[in-house]
Amino acid sequence: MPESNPSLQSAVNDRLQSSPLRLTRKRTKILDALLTLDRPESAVEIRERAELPETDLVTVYRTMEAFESIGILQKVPLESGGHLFELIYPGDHHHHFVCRECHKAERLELCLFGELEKKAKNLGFVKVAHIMEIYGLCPECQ
Amino acid sequence: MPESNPSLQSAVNDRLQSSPLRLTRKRTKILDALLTLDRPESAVEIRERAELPETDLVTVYRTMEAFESIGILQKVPLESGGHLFELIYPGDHHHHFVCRECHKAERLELCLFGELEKKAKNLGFVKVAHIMEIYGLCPECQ
DNA sequence: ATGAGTGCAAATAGTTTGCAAGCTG
DNA sequence: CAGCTTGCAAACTATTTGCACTCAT
Repeated sequence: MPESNPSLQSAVNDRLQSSPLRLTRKRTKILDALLTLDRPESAVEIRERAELPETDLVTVYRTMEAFESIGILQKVPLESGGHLFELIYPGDHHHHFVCRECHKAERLELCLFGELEKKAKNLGFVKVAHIMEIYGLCPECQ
Repeated sequence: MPESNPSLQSAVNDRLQSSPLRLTRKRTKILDALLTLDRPESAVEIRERAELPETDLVTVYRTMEAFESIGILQKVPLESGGHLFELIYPGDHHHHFVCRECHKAERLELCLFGELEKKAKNLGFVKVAHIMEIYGLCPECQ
């Protein structure tokens, strides 16, 4: 069980404080679970980590949406069409090498957003977003 | 209606010939439709283009899968979780700026596969694949 | 108390699977 | 004529929506 990162925790808490979001008991538990993750995880896994087996998944999804809306969480797309979720420093974002089996993820310290966004704007695109993920089988899952 | 690209057509045909896939009437129509596309499109749109409104979507999906298996077609993931499809030169692949409204897509002449694959393999990952797409609203859809 | 958060049920979108029947090389 | 291809129906996964109820601030 990984340690939670104190500075991520405080950054995220600060952002939550200054947001209109309400910190309910369930959200607190979900947040705690997210803080202990060392990799992006699915809504189902996050609910388990939060020890909220009775809680409807819709609540987890809505919490993910809420956290994402204030920039403290990002979605990681999977090949299958599903998603994983992870906390981020407010406004930050990054990409991964993700094991398609166990979801082990290594962070990719490389993002072309600046470059891509510029190119996109040259083409007249607005509201630009992007995804980039690398999938494979990690050593343990081979 | 865009012209089909003759050299893409012949490259794709060659690959089909040397494959175990059967070229049925439906597949031929689907292939023709794909050749006229100037952007990736959805399974539903492709069925329409192929003038096969009666054909079950499952057939379109299976054809996409078959074409992808011989490296002449690639899937483009959407933010929504759905996919678009497009023909590619055998074994090739590329990324896009995709309008999330109308699916207009500009090709992105930039792929980090070499670099990313090397990094992934250094991490012990195998069977590496990756996605990279840029989404936005194109000038017409704003 | 007021509006945000939650649960339940149901719907949705996109895609996949199983199996019997039809066609192609 | 073997086996790939197709259709139909059904299942499926991940996620979303509507609405009434509950709770946090």
